[in-house]
Amino acid sequence: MVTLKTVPQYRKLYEILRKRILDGVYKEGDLLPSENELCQLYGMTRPTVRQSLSTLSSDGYIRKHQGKGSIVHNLPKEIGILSVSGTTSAVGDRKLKTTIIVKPVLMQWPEDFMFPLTQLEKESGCIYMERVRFLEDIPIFYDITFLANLNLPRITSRQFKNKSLFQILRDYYRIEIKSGEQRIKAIPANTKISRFLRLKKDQPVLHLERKMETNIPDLFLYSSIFCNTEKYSIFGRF
Amino acid sequence: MVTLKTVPQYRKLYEILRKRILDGVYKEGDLLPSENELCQLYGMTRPTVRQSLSTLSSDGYIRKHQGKGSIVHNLPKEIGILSVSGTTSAVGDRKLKTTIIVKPVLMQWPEDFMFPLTQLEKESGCIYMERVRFLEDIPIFYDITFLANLNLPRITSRQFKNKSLFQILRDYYRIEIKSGEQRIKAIPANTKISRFLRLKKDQPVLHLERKMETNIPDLFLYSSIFCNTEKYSIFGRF
DNA sequence: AAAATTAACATGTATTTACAAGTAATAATC
DNA sequence: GATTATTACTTGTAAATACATGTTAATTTT
Repeated sequence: MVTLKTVPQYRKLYEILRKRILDGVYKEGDLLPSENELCQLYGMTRPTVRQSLSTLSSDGYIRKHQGKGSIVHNLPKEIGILSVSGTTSAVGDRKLKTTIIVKPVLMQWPEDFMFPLTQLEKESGCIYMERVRFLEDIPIFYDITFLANLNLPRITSRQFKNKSLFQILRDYYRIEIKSGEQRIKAIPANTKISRFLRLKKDQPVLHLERKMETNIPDLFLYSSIFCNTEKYSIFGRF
Repeated sequence: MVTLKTVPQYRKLYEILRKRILDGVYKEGDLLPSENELCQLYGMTRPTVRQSLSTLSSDGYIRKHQGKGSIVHNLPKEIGILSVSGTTSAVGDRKLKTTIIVKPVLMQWPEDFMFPLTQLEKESGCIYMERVRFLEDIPIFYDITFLANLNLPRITSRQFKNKSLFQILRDYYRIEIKSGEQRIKAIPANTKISRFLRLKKDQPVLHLERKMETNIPDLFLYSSIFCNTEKYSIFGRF
């Protein structure tokens, strides 16, 4: 059952180059080895190398200039808390500490859910949890997460404290987030939100409603996130 | 000097399919013709067709499923006001009416500008303008735009009323927005913002600080956008 | 010495070919 | 009739090749 999928070559090169950029081996402004050099170095052909570079480019790590080369851009690192950065890495849990407010529980989907649900999702119920995430001891995110209860044994008894939700889904259930969509609003903090994010009531907070698609058909991860953007802001690319 | 660049084939197919999706020829949930069928239909090879589909996919118009096909997703349409949708279409100016608050003027860059500036940009000064954009007679966006004054003759005397800024840049100066980055925050409306967006003071508004890259080296378009998200929200994909 | 040309090298676009792997409908078997 | 195997079709990955086009630096010419 464990499929042990082989990682494609272009993905490997993507990961290698991405790591080098994040580690500072290639610094901002540096020119990456040319496509032909990468071909030689890693024993691939140009189309394969180009696929890696194309993904790095759309994820914002490099810029390509015809006739010149690929230049390291390296923006997502510090603020990529919510940028999800394409299909690759999950939400950055670098220095992010997590506190569980409501441990995962099985329940019915709320009425008037923020996204339309399929019949299958409605029937299977949902797993619900609430967390607050801190960056340098400041509460930044108040997350409410919904997940259809589709073949996820024992998920309500897992330890979510250290490992991130994304990590648990990946490690125990082989679920990967592939892409997603979100709506963004500015709203005044209500009593509950202000308590968790340590803000005054009616202080503006960012509200994100997200739907994430996984590699499992019909399995979506929904979350409603309230962000304290007083000190940090959300970063994105387009 | 006018280069009259040939549009690549994969771009043509992208535009054709995108239009069909937006026009409802291919409806949500429909299966697109298979890659091989598209090859035959448009006289291209599979890699070329795949390049079109890959862009459509990352722009959120379709979903690809191995063994199955490409399924129309079609989300960006109604809310794509700020989603810019890849490198293709600019900010949707469909039903969006624009009012000029400050006509384009030449001035010095503000101190403590929201993004770091190059020496070249600083020296050349900036073109500044303010606009308010309405959706169904509700003010939604209060835009402050900055643009380096690099070889843009007579831009301060152009009519920005009907044509969008993006359109003018494209039509008269052949400048295309290629990509960008943004920071998002929730802030309380100050007096000025509340007046333009017809909100109460201290009402939460979305604040976006954007830097957009163009096809002209060293030419960036900056904007600070305040959004009224009481009725509409900002939509995005990742 | 300055300007124009050229050559080398970078990425961009496109074709052709091949096989791997997932999906779904059909055919064969029990 | 229900299950299993086959088959045909889908997208995914990858190679080898060719030419177009933008960039830069060296070379040649003026």
